[in-house]
Amino acid sequence: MDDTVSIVWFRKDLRLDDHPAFHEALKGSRHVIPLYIWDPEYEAPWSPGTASRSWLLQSLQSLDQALQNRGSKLVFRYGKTRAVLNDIIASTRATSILWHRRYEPAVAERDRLTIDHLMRKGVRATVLSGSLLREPESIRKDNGEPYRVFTAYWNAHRRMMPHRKPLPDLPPRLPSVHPSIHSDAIETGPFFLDSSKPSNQTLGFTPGETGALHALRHFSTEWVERYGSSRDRPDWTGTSRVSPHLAWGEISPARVWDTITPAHSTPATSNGIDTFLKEIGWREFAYHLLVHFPSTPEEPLRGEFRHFPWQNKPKALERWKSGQTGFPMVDAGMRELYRGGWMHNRVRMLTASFLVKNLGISWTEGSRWFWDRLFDADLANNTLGWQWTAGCGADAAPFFRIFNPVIQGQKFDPDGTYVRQWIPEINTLPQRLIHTPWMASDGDTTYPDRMVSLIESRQRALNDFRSLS
DNA sequence: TGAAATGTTGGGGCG
DNA sequence: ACGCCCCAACATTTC
Repeated sequence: MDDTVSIVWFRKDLRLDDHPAFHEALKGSRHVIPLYIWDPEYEAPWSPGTASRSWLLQSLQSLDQALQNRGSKLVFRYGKTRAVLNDIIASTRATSILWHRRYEPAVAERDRLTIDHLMRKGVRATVLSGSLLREPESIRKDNGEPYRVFTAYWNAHRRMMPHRKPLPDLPPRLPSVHPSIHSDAIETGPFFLDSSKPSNQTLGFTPGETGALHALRHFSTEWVERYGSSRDRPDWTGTSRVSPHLAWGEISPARVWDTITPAHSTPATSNGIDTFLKEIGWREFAYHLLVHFPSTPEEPLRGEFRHFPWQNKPKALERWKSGQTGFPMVDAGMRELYRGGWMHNRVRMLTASFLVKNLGISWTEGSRWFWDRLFDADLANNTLGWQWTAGCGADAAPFFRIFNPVIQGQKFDPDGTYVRQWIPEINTLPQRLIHTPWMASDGDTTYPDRMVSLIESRQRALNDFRSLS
């Protein structure tokens, strides 16, 4: 160990467990500066939305506390990334900076420029993989092309050598950060948010690494074995709810994998395990697609959708966003999202289908709204999900696959527990009418009537689709 | 990770 | 007891 000063640049890896960059920094330096830079422009055009900023503020406070418990601290700065780095390097005489690779096209490009800049200053930049099981480029079809079909991709992924094991937690004592190194207050200006921000308490999320490990532990002991069917029930807590933690890197996919697999290896229970691991696979696949098709956050992957006749209907869009469509399953989901910063996956599919197919509004409007309201906003996953729904992406649902929110409600929220939770206006309706409140005789409710006819809007969607080819 | 339309089958009511 | 019809239940096709 020499006198080297290293900076560990935290981004979407707000944890101390399985943190390759921090481990690497500890190997060769006496001083390690944990740094976070708040610079929304570096993330543009996908700067953190309302929910993301709220989560991030709390996650950074949690990370700072964890570092302080080990004798270090988080140096938090806001400003232009390059200016902040220049300043920190000048004041600490750091000669090395380490971080984990990002895959969002614009961020990846800025990272390349940052590396060049650092090199010219004589600072060594080390970029490691820490947020995925495998690098997106490491999986290819025999002809060298990227995969476009999930099952084929996942089979190839699982045939390969085992992916890397998670690294152990960092040591209990970390190098201290000299008090003269300036840090801005985390809870100041940049994070100002109005009262309409979602609350992590609504659904019981705890931002930060401790909350992440707790959520995963609970899921792996209580739910994962029945995940195959429990994942379809928005009225239960049968899903892992680790998505915000994964999105912010409060837990790594390698740690998730390791926690879920070894303890439950008996054939009788493997169904739920495999189904859950496949969801981790979808996340890997999403990054595979984002890296190889970098324009997909804005443009459909399938070119014939470029001129699809999406409709511009601001008022209808507003009703969808605010959960006032008149269809309980859609509205429950949209209200859960707005207030709780999260939505059950089955309900994501059905609300998305409703926007794109029944309302005929572009999937990009939906992806922008989800981006703003989701604690787990993740460009790769969000893009894949919306293009999947719209039928314009890789391995997408065919356009004629249209969810019926009434049938979905009757199947997956049979008691109406979920819709009652989010829509108090229909709380007193009898069971058999809970997903069809318009069939109730007394109009004694403020709940809106259906904004479209399911039959007619479905027919129009199919017609629009036919005109494509 | 869809739903509607259409086709098929078989049990039971009834003349 | 038989044939006919109805229709629920399930299967297949279509969008």
